[in-house]
Formats: sequence, structure tokens, C-alpha cells
Amino acid sequence: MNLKSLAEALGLSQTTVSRALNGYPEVSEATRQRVMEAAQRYSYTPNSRAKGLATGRTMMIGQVIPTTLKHEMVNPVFGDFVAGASQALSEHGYDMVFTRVPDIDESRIYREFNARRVVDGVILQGPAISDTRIPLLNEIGLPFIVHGRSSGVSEPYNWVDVNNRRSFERATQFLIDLGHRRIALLNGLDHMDFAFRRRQGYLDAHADSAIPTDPALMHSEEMTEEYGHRLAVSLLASEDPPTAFLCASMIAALGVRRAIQEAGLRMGPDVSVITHDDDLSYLKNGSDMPIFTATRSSVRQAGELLAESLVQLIKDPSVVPIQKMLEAELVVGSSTGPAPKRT
Amino acid sequence: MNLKSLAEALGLSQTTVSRALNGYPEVSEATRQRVMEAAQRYSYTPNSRAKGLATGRTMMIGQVIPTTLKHEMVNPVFGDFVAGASQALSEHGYDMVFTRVPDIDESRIYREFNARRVVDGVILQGPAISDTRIPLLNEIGLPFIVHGRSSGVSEPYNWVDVNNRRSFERATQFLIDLGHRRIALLNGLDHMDFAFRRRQGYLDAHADSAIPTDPALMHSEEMTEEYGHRLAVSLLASEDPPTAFLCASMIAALGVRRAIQEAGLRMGPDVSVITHDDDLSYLKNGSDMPIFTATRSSVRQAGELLAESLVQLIKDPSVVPIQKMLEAELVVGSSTGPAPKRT
DNA sequence: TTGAAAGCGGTACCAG
DNA sequence: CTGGTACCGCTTTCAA
Repeated sequence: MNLKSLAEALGLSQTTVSRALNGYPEVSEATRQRVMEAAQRYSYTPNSRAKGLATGRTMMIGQVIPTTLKHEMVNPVFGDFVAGASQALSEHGYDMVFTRVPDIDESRIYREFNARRVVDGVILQGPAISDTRIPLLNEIGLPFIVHGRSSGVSEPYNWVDVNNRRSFERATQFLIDLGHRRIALLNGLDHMDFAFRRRQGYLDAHADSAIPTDPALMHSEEMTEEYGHRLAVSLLASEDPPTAFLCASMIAALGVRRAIQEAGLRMGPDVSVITHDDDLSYLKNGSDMPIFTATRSSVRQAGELLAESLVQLIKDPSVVPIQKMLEAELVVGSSTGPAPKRT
Repeated sequence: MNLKSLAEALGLSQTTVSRALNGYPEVSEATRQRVMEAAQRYSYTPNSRAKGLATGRTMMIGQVIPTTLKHEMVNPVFGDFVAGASQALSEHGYDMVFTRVPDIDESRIYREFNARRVVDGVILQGPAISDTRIPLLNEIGLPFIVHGRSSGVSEPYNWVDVNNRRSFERATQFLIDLGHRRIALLNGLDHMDFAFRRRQGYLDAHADSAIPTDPALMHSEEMTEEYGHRLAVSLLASEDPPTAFLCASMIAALGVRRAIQEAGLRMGPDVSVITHDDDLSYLKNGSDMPIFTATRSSVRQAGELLAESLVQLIKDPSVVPIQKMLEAELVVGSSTGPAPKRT
């Protein structure tokens, strides 16, 4: 059932039916009732493609996933982000479309998106420290919001981010306060902006307490369990091993925990572990020692917030730059303890 | 730049240009060259919406996410699945679109998908034991593949699944061989088909060895860390505690591991833990004791395989039902050990 | 080998 | 308040 046949069935013009359906004021209440009722009965649904062709809008939000950066997708919080975002988007009638492209072509795809009017806006994931996609999208004029920030970009752009620097500063400070002096940092890929900010937080806390940092303790790689395991094994076996681990991801922390266990050490008393992007909120009232972490649900919130903002942005592109920061939560767990006395 | 202006610029008709671009044979090689070259120069890209309107194809694959079933999205392997699927889809020019709907409306959305021709095919996630969406989609005639199976459905349908029953049977058998007699099963939601199959495997292994099962050890809930933690705490404190845990998800296993640690027990020697949907392949050559698990990368593979199959199905709907089973991997780790002697 | 013209399913302007 | 009509960008007969 399409508009034409619906109109015929009603003995009205397509124009009138369309107007009735889309809530235009210049249609009589009586006709509107009739039309609505008939649409219901014939279970008429407008063809979104045709609608898009005619209006120039698509009700689609794009996310481009660069092929080589497995990074984001294998990240377990990615699902949480998507859940939050698509939730919020659907409330405004938007769907989310994923396109996977070789990352060399990424700029081309945005141009196409814009040219072919295939999406109304774009979500940018995993910004690099100086991300070239931002000036590109600004130039093209395609509405977009960055999940995260890009420190090296000077022009204005919209973003929603978790305060990664602060999270890591507080977590580090917390460990320092517990007496830890050798804290390993298992960070994400070096060129990623969030990794940069996390490292900043880590460094800031050390600087504040005038504690020297050791490059041997700071690592940057893709966040896999293998990575966490391999590094923890090697660090724990070194002559001056860390007493605490600060992990940027739950997945890497899994490997770290495993390595600690394999080394016959106890988590908490012997080695402390603090994890970002985990979901420990259930421990809030349960356990003995505080742990700092950005929970998975905060990622979900970020997704919702970002989506909401993007919709606004599309409606009114003249709005002032949207820049929203979420603070991570502090929860209580058992894998952290005072620094053990060294023999 | 659209077809019309490109044609004008070339002094040709839209028809000819379209034909040249789409590789129709009846166009001279000379004109084709000219057209191709011009398209390149003006960086012309066809408007997919218009193309879709004219052809009836959309190059989009749909995934409907029921709103209340947070289940799938918070599942950390969801990202892996999507990564695999979108990878394969993009190679055939398809994009993936997510729609989030109140789960009551789910059937309606499929009808709409079909009516509005908004997607060429659909991926069905998280089938229930007797999933009503399958007959619905069959009736509508919208091409689809199920990720998983639905035991209660008798009519034929296409699916790609990991052999969950076998995984859990082998894992359970493995524990039994190690001397474990009280094995806790932390399963997913009861009405889900994969949970049903996993339980089957667990039961089969017990039956084969004539070991009685205890309802107190078998649990079904949504897979959260909190769930794993809460249950492990309570089970470990019971008068006849399990010596091993079999977890359906990495996330729940996290909570279990934490509880074990909090109880002052060692994973491996005191309590064994086997986890499904984890990524332990890096341990293959590393450690001491074998562990059975369906790795995250196998989920990714499932995504690829499923997407590939769906594309085929769309091209040729008359193909025999696609029914592909993936076997999980066996890898080596350290969180499993012989059953401890009870005092 | 090329082109004209009729859709595909809507929206929106301009009359009436 | 309602209808006629041009148009969105592309494909696809049908003729030439």
C-alpha cells in the first residue's frame, strides 16, 4: 500500500493524504480522521527512501568503522555505547547505520555520505590526538559529534567525552595515597586521544606528589587480554616490579589479573589493580576497598547524551558547539590495597 | 554532481551514462571510457536512495534490537559479532542498520521493513527457544538469517550458530574427568535458545557419567558481573559448595573470579572456572591446565559467516536452507584444576 | 549504440 | 481546505 493507492481508495488527492498524515494544519479535522483511520486499516507505511529523496532527510545516523582499527569494535564497551546511542536515536525516529571502510578511504566516505545524502549526521569514534576527520567534516558541513576529543584540533567541534584525564589522575592519586610508588600504566594505543589524556592524568598525579615516573612502567597497545597478560607477566618478573596496575580497559585487566594469579600473588594485598571501563557498581556497598573506575554504564550514558545532542544539532545546526563532559564514578571493590612492604 | 549534470557535461543522455557506469554491454567502449573518466573527475557518486527507489534494492541489512532485552547489547561479544558481520557485508557493498524498538512492536517493524523496502535482509539476534519472529519473517518473505537457533520452531529457516551444547558438554566432561562432582552452571536467561542448549550440554555430560545434578547449582539470569559475583558468593558459602564454575559469559565470570578471590580461595587449585565467550587463545602455548571455551574470535567468525550467507541468500533466495555450525576452540589456561579433596 | 520518457513513492509549491 | 503538477535522482523499457 502506497500513498497513491491510499489516496485513490479514499477518493482524495495524494497531496491531501500526505498533508493529513504529516500533521499539516491546512487539512480539515474530518478528512484527517478519515485518512488516519484508512492508513491504519490498510496498514500504510511511507517508503522512507522515497520520503528521503523528496525531503533531503534520511533519518539515519552514520558510524564509520575503519577496517584496520579493530580497536573500537572489540572493545566491550562499544556495545554499551551503541545501546545508549541507538536508544536515544530511536526515540527521535533515527536509525543507526554502520559502514566499514578501509581507513585510508575514510575521508572519501564522509564526502560520499554528504554527497549522496545517505545520512543526516555522523558519530565519530575513537578520535586521534590530532584527528584529520574533524576539519574534513567541518569543511563538508555534515553534522557530527565526536565521542571523545581531539587535543590537536584547534577549530571548534562538537563532542561528548568522559573525563579521562581526571579519572586517571584520581585513580593514580588514590594508589599513591595508599603508598604505591611503582604504578604500571597499561594504556591504549598511543595516537588515540583518550590514551593521551589518560596518560596525562597519570603523569599529573605523579607530578603533584613529586613521584618520579618510570618509562618502563608505561605502556601503550591495543587493549587485548593478551596484552595485559604479557605485560603483567614481564613486569612482575622484573627486578623492580610494580605494586599496582592501572588498566585502561576491563579486557586488558583480565589478562593482568590472570598473570597476578599465575605468579602466586593475591590481588589486593600483594598487587593492586584498578580498571577503567569496567562495571563494578554492584560492589558499591559490598566490599572493603575503594576502586576508581569509569563504569560501563557511564559509557552507555555517553551514548545517549551524544545521540541526543546530535539530533539537536541536526535540527538546528546554528547551535553553539556542544561540549559535554561526563565524570566517572567512584566505586568500592576488593582488588586494591595498600602498597605491600618490600623486603 | 548527479547523473543529470554529469550527462549534460558529457553531452550524453542520462541513460547512456547510467549504462556505462553500471557496466551494461550495449555501450561502446569509447563512450564508457569517457564516462568513467568524467565520473572520476567530477567525483560523481550515485545517490543510493534514488537508486534504491528505482531498483527496489537498498544495500542495507537490518538488525532490530528489542528495547527491553538489554541482554545482547551489553554482551561484550556483541561488538565482535558486529565487527565480523559488517566486515563481510561491506565487502559486498552492504551497510548495516540498527533499529531499536519496543519489543512488543518487533513484529510490526519487520512488516514495515518489508513494506517500505528499507532493508534487503535481516539478522536475527538472540532467538528464544520458540521464537515467533521466525515464522513471521518466513511469512513476510524478507530474507533473514538467525544467529543461533530456535529449537521450538519446526519450519525451515537459515541459521549460523556456535555449537553451544557441545561446548558445554565438553567443558563439563572435562571438569568431571578432573574429579569435579559439584559443578555450578551460571547460564544466561532461561527462555533463550542458546541457554537451553548450554544447559543440555551440561546435563548430557552429567548423565553420561551418571553423576546427579543439583538444581541448586544451576542458575539462569542476565549475564552481568553482579550476577556472577552474587551467585558465587552465595554458592561458596553454602554447606556443600561447588568445586567448579561453568560460566556462559566472560562478564559473569569476572564476578565469579572476584568472589573466589574475596573468599580467600585460589582459582585453579581451590575452585575451577571455565568461561564461554572469552578470548583465551593467547594462552594456548603458555600455561599449565587446559580450559575449554568458545573464544570471542569465534563469535567474530560467526558474524562473518552469517553475513556472507545472508548476502548469498539475498542474491538467490531459492538456495537450500543455510545451516552452519561452528565448533568452539579448546585452549589452555590456569584457572582450572583437579577437584580439591574435601575435608 | 544511443536517447526519450515513464515510473519508483513521496513532498511542496501554486492555484483554486 | 483541496487538488494539480513539477521534482528528488536513478533505472528501464521501447524506439530510433
